[in-house]
Amino acid sequence: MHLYNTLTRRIEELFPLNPPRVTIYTCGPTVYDYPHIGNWFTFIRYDLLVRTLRSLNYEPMWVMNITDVGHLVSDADEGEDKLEKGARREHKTAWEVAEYYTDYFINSMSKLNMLTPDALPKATHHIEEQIKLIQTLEANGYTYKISDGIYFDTSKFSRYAEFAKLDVDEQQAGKRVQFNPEKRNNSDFALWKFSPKNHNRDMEWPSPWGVGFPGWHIECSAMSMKYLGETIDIHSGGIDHLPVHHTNEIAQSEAATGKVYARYWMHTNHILLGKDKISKSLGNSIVLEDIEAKGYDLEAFRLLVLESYYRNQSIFTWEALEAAQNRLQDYRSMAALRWQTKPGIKDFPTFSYEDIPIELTRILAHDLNTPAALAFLSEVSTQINTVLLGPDSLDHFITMLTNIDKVLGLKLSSVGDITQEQKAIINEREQARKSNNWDKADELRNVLNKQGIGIRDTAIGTIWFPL
RNA sequence: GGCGCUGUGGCGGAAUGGUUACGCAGAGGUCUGCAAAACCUCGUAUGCCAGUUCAAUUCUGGUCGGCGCCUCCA
Repeated sequence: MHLYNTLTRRIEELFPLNPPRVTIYTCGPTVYDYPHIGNWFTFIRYDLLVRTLRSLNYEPMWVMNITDVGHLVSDADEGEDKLEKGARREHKTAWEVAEYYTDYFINSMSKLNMLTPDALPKATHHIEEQIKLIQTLEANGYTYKISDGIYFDTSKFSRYAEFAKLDVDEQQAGKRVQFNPEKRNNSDFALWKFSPKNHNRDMEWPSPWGVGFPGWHIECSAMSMKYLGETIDIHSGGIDHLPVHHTNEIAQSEAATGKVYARYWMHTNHILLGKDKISKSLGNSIVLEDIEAKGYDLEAFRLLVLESYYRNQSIFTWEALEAAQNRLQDYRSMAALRWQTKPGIKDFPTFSYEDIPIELTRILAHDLNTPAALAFLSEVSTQINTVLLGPDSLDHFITMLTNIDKVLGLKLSSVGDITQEQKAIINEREQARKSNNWDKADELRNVLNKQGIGIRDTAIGTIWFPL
């Protein structure tokens, strides 16, 4: 497996610490609102990473956190976090908001046919671990206290700017950022925030420094270490995390343990809507329900994600989703051949069915080149559509579909048979055609089309396919 | 102001120092009762200007444009 490693800025071969195990941490959702399609792009891509590693006979151990506390709206926002803000918006408590959107997220993952991570730890369930980690940092001399919380002194971690190639001094020239004057360095970040004096938060805990809540960054370090160890193989997330969140994670983790935090860093690039980024403030979010409401399948959405390469910025258009839906139908038509083998058809001539998922995985092993994998699958589909399927190949064909599904998650092996009644209609239509009763044949064809079944008349008989 | 990415046909989107994948849409064809589907063929696609090279879309420099991050963000 070769992956682009943000640490070295090049594609490297993956050498896990303890093969065949590969430990993977993904920065997951903040559960304060519905995730938009851009969020899902990222998560589907890591789902594909895990699937690819499994197909390569690795044993990935995948942890994705649920941020349900501490993610600040902004540093200048007097300590309000997204969960508390969501609670105000919905007239609920922060706890209720977190629970609702956590359930929604997990449910949606399943609807998208994503693998379930080995752990989905919540920040609020790991307050103790976070406090301990801050205490270690305190003992190591990396922290200081100001009026609103405990902060990490980034000037004490000399490699701070290396990961993201930041020029910390130049960033001070930026006009948009309002820095807290109490902080020693502008890049310093909160480890523990005190509850505001004038009102009670829904979520707050006692700590050695006073009642409050953890800063956002510390949760990922604490939970990654708890579930995967002090040094993990792959840490992953959206590209926006590179300069701040991941930079801070490295600083606080390595300052605490003295060990390398993560050996490979992966970052997915963003998807744009036309020329705009997706953002709640622009009001252009698209959620899964919008896609379903327009009649598209979530498998088509998954296919759309796979049609672009994860390190490039890509563009979402409804036209592109339409194209993906059509492409999905092509794959499903191929899959439907399993129910209609035709005697006398010779074996698939170019390569064996067993080799196809292997080749697919081989392509993906080069830095998850999903577009190239789909190009290959489309060529395969074309060849199978030309030759069709003989009875002797059926077992191999089904195994192929199952293994393609394991790596791409497109549910091709779930394409079901048509009913006996529908088969009877097809037979009836063939009889009508033989007796030149074209009106009846066309009428029966319409009946099938209305039931979502397309008809293809070939030299060796009628082939149906899902519309 | 700093850091970084990027510019491929009508749309999406890969790859590559030497016929520009793949999907969608479009045109023509084969097949068909018709249609559809399937399959085949096609479109003079690599922002612009230089440089290196036998050869650049690919490497280098410049230029113009787009985008992201440095605020919350996948």
